[in-house]
Amino acid sequence: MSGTHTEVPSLVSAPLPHPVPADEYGACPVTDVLRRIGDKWTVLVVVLLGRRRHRFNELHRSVDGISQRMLTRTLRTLEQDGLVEREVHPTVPPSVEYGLTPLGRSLLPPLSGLADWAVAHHGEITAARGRATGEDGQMARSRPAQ
Amino acid sequence: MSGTHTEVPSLVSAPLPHPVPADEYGACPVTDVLRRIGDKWTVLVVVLLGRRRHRFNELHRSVDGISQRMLTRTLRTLEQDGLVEREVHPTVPPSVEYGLTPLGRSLLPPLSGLADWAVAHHGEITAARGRATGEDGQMARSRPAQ
DNA sequence: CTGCATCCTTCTAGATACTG
DNA sequence: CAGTATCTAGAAGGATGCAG
Repeated sequence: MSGTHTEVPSLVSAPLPHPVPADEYGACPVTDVLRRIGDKWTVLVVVLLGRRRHRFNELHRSVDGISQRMLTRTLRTLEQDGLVEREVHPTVPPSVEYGLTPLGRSLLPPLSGLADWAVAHHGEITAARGRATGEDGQMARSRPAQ
Repeated sequence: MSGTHTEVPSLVSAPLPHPVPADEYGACPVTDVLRRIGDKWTVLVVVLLGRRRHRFNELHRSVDGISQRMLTRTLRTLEQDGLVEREVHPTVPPSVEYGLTPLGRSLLPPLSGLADWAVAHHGEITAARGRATGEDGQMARSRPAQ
């Protein structure tokens, strides 16, 4: 949608209104959303559901490493936020399908933009991290790690 | 630590390679980055530094609500990740300026995209949240919260 | 199959006090 | 001014067992 980013639309270039009034969790939309998708599994689940609808155990197998508890919690939160919809099939062995709502789907593009950046620059971050954490004479600057 | 994994460009549209191999924190670049900026203050600090360079206490006052400890930790992490640079002026009352590195500045556009989405759709999220948390007859569906 | 309840461990963030 | 050190409360995450 944007070719060259000569002008950044919101929060970065012009948004910040005041000296940031004591930011409560729900107060700042950006912080609120970032903290949601900043957890361990949300993005992964959203991305999977963005490709197609999934059953519960299907997600459980696809992510592999997530516990039932966390998968349930993640889906509950996403459902409560209106990003994911739940469809129950009253079959004999219960079957539940999850999918993204239109709102959830609308998150995909901007999320993709950030994911793109992460993939593109993760090497630089890792390099910088190793430079700071490992050896390097800069440790003498009094930065004994934390 | 070069990516022997077939690193894909855009996680959302075509990326997901395998059934997601047990995702360790540092393993997935996207998860790694998201967890960094998903904390309480990082985005706020990055955005402020994106507008201009700031001194420590200047940031402390601008954010207002952040403790010295958390501001220091946030800046340390950002510095270690190569997103923020620290400049010390050896004056009599010590003065330290913080600013974004080129890498940090490159994060602004994609971050802005997500911030844009958050601002635009926060109302819907809040509405859905209230619908699920509050009253609503749907509670009869056996969703007594947790 | 789906998912809730309980217990437990680790990580995050805040308050407070102290230093160069 | 610009931090560091300590301590603690709470949230996030995981393991396991039981139920519709």
